[in-house]
Amino acid sequence: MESSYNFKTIEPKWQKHWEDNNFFRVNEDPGKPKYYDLEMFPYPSGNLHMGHVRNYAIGDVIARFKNMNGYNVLHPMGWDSFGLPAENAAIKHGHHPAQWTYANIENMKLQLKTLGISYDWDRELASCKPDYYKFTQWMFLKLYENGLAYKKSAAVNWCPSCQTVLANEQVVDGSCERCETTVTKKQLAQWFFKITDYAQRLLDDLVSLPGWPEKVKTMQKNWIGRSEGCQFDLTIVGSDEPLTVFTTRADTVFGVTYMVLAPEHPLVEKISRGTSYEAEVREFAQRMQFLSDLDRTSTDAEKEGVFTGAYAVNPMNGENIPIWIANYVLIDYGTGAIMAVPAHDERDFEFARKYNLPVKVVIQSDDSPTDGAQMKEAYTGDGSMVNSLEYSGLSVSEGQKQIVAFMESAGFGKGTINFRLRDWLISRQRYWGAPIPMVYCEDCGLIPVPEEQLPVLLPEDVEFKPSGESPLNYVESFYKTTCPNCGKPARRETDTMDTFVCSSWYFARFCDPHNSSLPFSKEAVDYWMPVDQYIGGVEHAILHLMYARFFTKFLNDINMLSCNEPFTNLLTQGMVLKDGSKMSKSKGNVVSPEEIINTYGADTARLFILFASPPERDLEWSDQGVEGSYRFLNRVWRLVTDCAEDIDGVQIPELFSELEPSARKLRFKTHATIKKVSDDVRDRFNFNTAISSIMELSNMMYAYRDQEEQDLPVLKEAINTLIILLSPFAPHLCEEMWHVCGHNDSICQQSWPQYDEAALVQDEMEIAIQVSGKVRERIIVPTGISKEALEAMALAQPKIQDLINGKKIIKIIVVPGKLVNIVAQ
RNA sequence: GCGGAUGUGGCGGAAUUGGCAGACGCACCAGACUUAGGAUCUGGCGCUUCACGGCGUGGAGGUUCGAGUCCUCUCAUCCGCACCA
Repeated sequence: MESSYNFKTIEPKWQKHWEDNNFFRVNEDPGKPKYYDLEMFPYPSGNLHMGHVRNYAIGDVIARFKNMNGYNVLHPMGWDSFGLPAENAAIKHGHHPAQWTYANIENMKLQLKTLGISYDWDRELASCKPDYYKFTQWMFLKLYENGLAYKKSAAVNWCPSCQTVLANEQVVDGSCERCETTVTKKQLAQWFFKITDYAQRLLDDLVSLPGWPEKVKTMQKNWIGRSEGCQFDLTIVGSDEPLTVFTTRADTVFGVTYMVLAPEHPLVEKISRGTSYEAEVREFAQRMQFLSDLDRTSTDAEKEGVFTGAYAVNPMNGENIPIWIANYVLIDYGTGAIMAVPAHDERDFEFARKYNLPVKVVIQSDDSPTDGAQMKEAYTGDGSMVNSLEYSGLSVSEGQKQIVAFMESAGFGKGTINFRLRDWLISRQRYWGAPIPMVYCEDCGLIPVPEEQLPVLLPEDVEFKPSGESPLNYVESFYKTTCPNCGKPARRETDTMDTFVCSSWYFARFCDPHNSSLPFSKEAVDYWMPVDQYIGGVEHAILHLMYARFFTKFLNDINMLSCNEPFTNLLTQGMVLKDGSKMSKSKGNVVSPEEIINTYGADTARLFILFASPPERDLEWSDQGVEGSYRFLNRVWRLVTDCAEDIDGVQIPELFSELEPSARKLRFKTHATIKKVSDDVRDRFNFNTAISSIMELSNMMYAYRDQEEQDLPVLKEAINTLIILLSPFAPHLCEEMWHVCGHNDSICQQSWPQYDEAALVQDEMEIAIQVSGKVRERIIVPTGISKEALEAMALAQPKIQDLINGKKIIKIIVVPGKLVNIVAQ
């Protein structure tokens, strides 16, 4: 491989040069348009994987491109460094989470630097450092102050083997991700953020995000799950407590044949007490309580329930209806109770058939069944109301309106909107997270830690329990404190925050990362925010992206920043696959970035990953494809080094005079490539096609080099262009070539080239001639040729003559610049 | 079950507005250079046919002078959600 360029010396050389000269350090500059380019900050697991490389390579092309286009580009990097793996490592191997985490950061940072990404390392942050989590705690306090953080008892995921609660995302298929024990439910007092207060805004503002993938917006929309309906009260026979239900089908209220309460519903015990059903009801409710969410709510779990012995009265017609409890009604949606209309709801239908409950048809259309007893499935379509007293004959939507209006005027119901979105459970019984800044005082109750006392430091000298229980519960010096209010001894909250809290505001911190009195200054965030381009995996489509939007709206409400949405444009990159599936240790198909960089260099790794597939699509790793990218870079290297001497000192004129046809062709290609690469990178992020057009340019330059005589200014222009256009993708090699060609300044500081319209003017072009839609001939014509002349030329072609001879020409379509289609019969 | 995406040579992928399908790369084949090549360079490369030609973008229809692109139906794969009343 003697004709290969030496990436092993080139790459570190320029990385050092860029760093020494602070090329990527930025400050607010009102004189330039800003561009905030951000990749999702990684969890410091210890090693970079290909997914990271892809993520950062994409971000870096955008950063370098925008930079060369005159933008003031903020491109920072940091670490999402709190979280379970550090603690698991501590339990298993005895390393302290802090030590483990910082060592990982150190290692990953080194790996990242070998990729040559244009980060402003001055703004590096780590969410596990006190100077950062101080402000995560500050965020908590502000939310608390504004009534958006509260503590309540909730049934949470509990791993009986690890003796701890788990976040929803740590429950994989109903089991603990760590020990694979089936997760159960446990009632615990937990901290929540009231994200539901923002449900409507989170939904509404999705339409103001045209730069987001439709898929992500749809997922968020479904997750928020807004549904319009009404809530109304029913009386319970023999009780004075009302039973409140939520329904979206008020029009079917005359079809109610039974009621269902969630097993956890507070009325269950009261209404069944003293009846012959009491024991059975209690037994059922208890059994449901300990079932995991998965067992409780999956669609293939069979519906089951028991009768409570009590009856409710349908307020619309006075009918008595039996009250059941069943697994398919959830306590935390709506009111935890439903009116069941088996004729017009699939779930109710299934349940009614199982327990032989009556099915009463109240909606009918032309082809819908009329007899409840004969129905095979619920009819959920549109139609008009029947068996509904004076409402009979109304349409579904009109019926809903009138019935809700009646309920409101009669005072037992009202129109309501329900969201599927639940409040965000943020407390974790874990050590390696930001401590929740609250204190429990016997006299004063729950008291927030005053702002000036932040941060509440995580104690370092702790002992990790093999059970996984938080060591904070055993650190007296931590939990023993005094009440900030009255000064008496008090107990500190030992729960820490979900790591998603840390990542909900880091993008704002990057704007002002060294601020020690505030999370960030308003001036700094208002200059940089919102993030112009955010890049990351689609796995964060809901959680992180929704939480970050929530925080941004909250920070806007308390006047900390002026934008309403954090991320203007979102690019969700595809996965990196090997042999058709995601790289994983268990499958043994992992390709390590370190190895690739060692063998081929960072430029090759970057180029391959960008060339193999457009960014949003999954990418199939190919070792041979990597070879190909390496080969291409070497081809460019040889071309440039071979030409360097010839073009040394050659002047590129402002205006080119008449050129030889071959020189003219090359110049055309040079400028066509500028246009193509600029469009592909700026408008579409289609780096694969941008790179392929650069390859075409270099191929043509090779051909041009074979000629005996060359127009050196044209060649030099092509070489310069080639290097600059390639530089966002393969920055080290291009920097080297730039200097080999005699330049002393950095390639990063070059202006992006503009194409010359004049060079793109061609005097002739190829036109396809079709006969009845099939291409039969191609001709070269002058560019400005008239439609008529083009048509005549097409008809005059001997081959065309032969084909249309003896046929009737029905019509001729002439598309200037493209083709002529002669329709003949 | 619901929602979304994707389907193009041996492979990764191009075709941006309905206008020459297969750019670019990989693999493969042939040749050149060479002591040698798993380096480099040149050429070939959808299927089929000796050829003229015919066929071809998951499948079946349709609209159109013209469809990978638009419409209807259908199949397959992947992803997300999954009793939300």
